[in-house]
Amino acid sequence: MTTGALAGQAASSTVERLLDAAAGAFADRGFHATTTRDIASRAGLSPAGVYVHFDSKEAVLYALSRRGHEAALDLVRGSATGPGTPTERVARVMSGFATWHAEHYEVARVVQYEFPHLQPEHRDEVLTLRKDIDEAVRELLEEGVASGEFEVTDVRETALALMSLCIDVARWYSPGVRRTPDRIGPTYASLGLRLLGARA
Amino acid sequence: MTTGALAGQAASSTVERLLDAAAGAFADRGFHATTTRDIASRAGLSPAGVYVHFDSKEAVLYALSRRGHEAALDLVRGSATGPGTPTERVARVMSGFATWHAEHYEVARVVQYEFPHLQPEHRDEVLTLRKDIDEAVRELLEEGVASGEFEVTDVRETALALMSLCIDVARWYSPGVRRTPDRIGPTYASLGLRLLGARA
DNA sequence: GTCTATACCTTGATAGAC
DNA sequence: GTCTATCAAGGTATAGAC
Repeated sequence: MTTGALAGQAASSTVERLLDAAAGAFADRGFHATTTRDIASRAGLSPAGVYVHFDSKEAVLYALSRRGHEAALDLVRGSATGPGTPTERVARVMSGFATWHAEHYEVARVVQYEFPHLQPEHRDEVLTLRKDIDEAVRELLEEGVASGEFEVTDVRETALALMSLCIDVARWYSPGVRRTPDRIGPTYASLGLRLLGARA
Repeated sequence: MTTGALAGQAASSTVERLLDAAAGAFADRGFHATTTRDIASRAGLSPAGVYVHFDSKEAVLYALSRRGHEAALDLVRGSATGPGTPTERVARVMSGFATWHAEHYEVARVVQYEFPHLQPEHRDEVLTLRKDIDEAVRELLEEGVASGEFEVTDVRETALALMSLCIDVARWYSPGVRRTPDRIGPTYASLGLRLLGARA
């Protein structure tokens, strides 16, 4: 299911199993507390088996983080530039992005919290994806301000606030918590519209 | 200055220096990536020097996390139950809490992100402080709803959203970033009032 | 492509002198 | 209370057989 979160590849090649295993382990205990033995055993391999497919533990993190960011960018961009009024699109962005952080909370945690542990060059690569996400949101807000649907004093601050709401879902969500992914969508769409001074 | 963030003790006893050192190291690289040697050398001690004052690396994390949570609780409770209308008090809570996450972003990161790495008993202890913070905010929102100042459909969800906005500051803030702590306060007060449908 | 075995290093923590 | 020296455990990564 993590696989689905990332791209929708043919499931359970060994690489896919390793990435799923790493997502679970990194989300559970963090990058540095996770051992290559953890990853290997979760994927049903011996400790050495990891190194056939990845050069290092950090290479696993990079692959996972990159895919996660790409999935997030696709999701946000798709909703932000799709059909409908800016109001409708913001609602879709907030609903989809918040829900994604819950449904795929393992990958989402890796994306949000393990980012600082990437090697500098890998961090730079991923950073451009992050900037693309922010930009997609800012552009959508500009549209809504131009059309008169949104009442926003500072687009940059407001875009960050919208993202903060969704991103923080990855911190508090886990299966078994009171809130469910399908209720999170409408809630966060509504919160977003409030921040924009828009009528639902 | 981290010291000031925590309680306002007489500065630079060895324990204080160790906690400051640990805050910097944990915030920079995370609990597990930080070595006891890192902490010791930042505090100007030999590797063994740490163990005169703390039983283990986790004990350092616990002391730091506990103090940080206590400072956060004092801040929120003080603003939430102080003088003024619910609207004024929410503005003060948001301004103060968001600013705290920037000004003391090292301790704040430890509070928000290293919490899962506490031992179970220590996690439970700290969890009660977290619940107290949430409850203080929820009670304030109930007051504002009762007085007719806030227009909120779900107090629980809205309280979480307010906290999410402030907490996420610790993720993106660092010195040198565009936004400054003194501008963050008014911005987040205003965002909070919007979420509550209140007039500034 | 996977395994077993292992090299090499860093880590958390302790012992014992001062 | 701080140091130097050190240990035991566990970490990443590799070698070489199958």
